[in-house]
Amino acid sequence: MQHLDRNLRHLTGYQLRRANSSSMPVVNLVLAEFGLRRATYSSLVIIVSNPGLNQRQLADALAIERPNMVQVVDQLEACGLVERTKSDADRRAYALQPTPKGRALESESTKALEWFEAQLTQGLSEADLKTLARCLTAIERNANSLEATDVCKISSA
Amino acid sequence: MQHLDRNLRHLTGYQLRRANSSSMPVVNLVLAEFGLRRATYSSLVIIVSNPGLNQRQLADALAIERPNMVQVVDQLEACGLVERTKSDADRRAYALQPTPKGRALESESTKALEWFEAQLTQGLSEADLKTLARCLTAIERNANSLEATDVCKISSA
DNA sequence: TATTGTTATACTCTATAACTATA
DNA sequence: TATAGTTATAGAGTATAACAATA
Repeated sequence: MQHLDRNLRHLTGYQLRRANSSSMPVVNLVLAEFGLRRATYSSLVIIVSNPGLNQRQLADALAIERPNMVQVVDQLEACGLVERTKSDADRRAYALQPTPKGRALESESTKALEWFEAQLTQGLSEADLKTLARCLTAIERNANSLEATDVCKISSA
Repeated sequence: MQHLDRNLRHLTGYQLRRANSSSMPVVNLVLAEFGLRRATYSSLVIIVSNPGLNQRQLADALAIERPNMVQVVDQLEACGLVERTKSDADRRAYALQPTPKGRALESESTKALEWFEAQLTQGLSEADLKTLARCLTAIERNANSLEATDVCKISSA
């Protein structure tokens, strides 16, 4: 009775869930050393790479809903990592700017995360990782276009 | 400003989250046609493949906490797909048995899911999918062993 | 009229402590 | 004492509706 889930293991969706659920808590442990979680880390990276963007652009880039992005930016601001500056062009929007502290923490946490990623992908070759990235990107794209075309109707056809 | 997240895209953990978040809701749509969700579907598959196992074995096989498995089996039982029969060997435990209706639904929903998986992995070769499965399995295994060894201490060393 | 940021809210998934009945 | 199933609960993560200020 070693492999009770053998009839599920061939399903890509199941493989994805298992890999994601296993790695997620460990990623959070690494980021917690910097006072970050996944959403705040990825937001910080994007703000550092694209200073001046607004919250909607940030939310869209990360596929996070706008209401949920509010508290993410709140937290980054409370930690002194990011500033909301009023945009001149559009006074409804905030231009998000990283602070020096935010830039420094982004650099440090990225180093730690890249070290961790090397552990996570131990035993896999560069070619494997390239294929993995291509597969995951394709799956994401396929899923998004399937969602748009109403799967219920398709699969019952 | 097309690729705001280009500095995140090389991270396997980020790729995993994006692929998983995109495919998850579509998988749920497919399963919802059969009155199932991911947890109930995967549980049903395992019960059909391993009739007579108990709830702890089922929970361990799917990496679901025992308290959360209770309502999953409750739902399967309420739908008439699975029966809790008292085990003779150990009267604390339930032996989980699929009903004929449960076996039939497992077969139908698996067919639909495999059709959907083919759409999800469109554009990928058999070799790609083999590599993908190997990578995701390795990541799951690496993450589980990292979790056991306390990452905080490792990464700050 | 449409959009940005926001509040409130709700639903799912996940995680832990503590109970009961058996072993 | 240890384990199977259960209850209650709490925390993430995620989703939608509706509002004020601005376009």
